[in-house]
Amino acid sequence: MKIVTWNVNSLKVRLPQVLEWLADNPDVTALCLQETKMEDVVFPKADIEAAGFHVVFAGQKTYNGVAIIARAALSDVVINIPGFIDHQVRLIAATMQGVRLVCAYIPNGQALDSEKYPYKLSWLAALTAFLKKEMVVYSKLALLGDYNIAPHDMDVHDPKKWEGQVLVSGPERAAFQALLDLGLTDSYRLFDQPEKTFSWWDYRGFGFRKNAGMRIDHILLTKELVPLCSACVIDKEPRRNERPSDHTPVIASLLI
DNA sequence: ATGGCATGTCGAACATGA
Repeated sequence: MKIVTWNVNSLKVRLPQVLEWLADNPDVTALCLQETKMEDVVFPKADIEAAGFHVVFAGQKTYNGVAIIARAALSDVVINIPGFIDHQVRLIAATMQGVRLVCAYIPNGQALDSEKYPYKLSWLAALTAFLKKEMVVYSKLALLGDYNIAPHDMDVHDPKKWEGQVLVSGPERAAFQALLDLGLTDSYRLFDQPEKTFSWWDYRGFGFRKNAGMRIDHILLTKELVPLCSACVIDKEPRRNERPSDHTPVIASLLI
C-alpha cells in the first residue's frame, strides 16, 4: 500500500486536482488531507465516493480541517485529540487494512512571541501523549501530516535566514524529537534522498522556481512498519499545476 | 526591515498561512 499526506490549502479549490492526482496514482491506498477549510455539511463526500473512494473528514469554516480518502474501508474514526480541549479541527485518525492512520495538521505557531506558539507546543504535547496510548493498541501506526516543523537544517533552503524562527526553533524541534522518542521513525530519512528536497514552497517571490522551500510534511512510522517501508518520496508534480497548493504530496510505500 | 501570494470572509480590507 501507499499512504500519502498532502496539505491542499482549501479542498474547495483543489478537489479537481486531488481527484486527478488520485486517478494518476492508482496505487495510492490512502491520502491524508490537511487544510480542507470547510464545514462537514459542505464537504464533497458524494463526489469523492462517486469516484470510488471511502472518505472520513472533519472540518470547520475558513481554517484547518482534515480528511482521509482511501481505496479501502476506514474504521474506528477518532476526531481531534481525546481529552484535549481544542476549538480547531486538526486531527482525524482511522484504521485501514490493519494500519492506524493518524492525519494531523499541526499548528503553525505564527511566531515565537505569538500566543499561537505556546498553543502549538501544547498541541504537540497532547499529540505525543495521545500517540503513546494509540501505539499500545495499534503496533502498525503512521503519523501523516503537515507538522509545520522542519526537523533539521537540511530540511530548510536557507537555515541562516530561518535560524531561531518558527518552524525551526529549538522547542519545536524538541517536540519533533519527542515524537521520535515514542519509537517513531521519519520514513523519508530511511532512504538516500536528493539534497534540498522540500514539501512546501512560499507562493511569494518565486519560491518554487527558486526551490526556496522547507520539508515540513512528514510520515512517521512505528517500529513494526519501518521494515515494511520500501520507499518515501515527495511528488513535486502537483506544484506545477495551475493554482497549486503550496504543499506537495509525500508518499510512503509499505509492503502490505 | 517589510512585503511579496493565495484563500476565505457575507461584499472590502483583513486575518492567516509558513
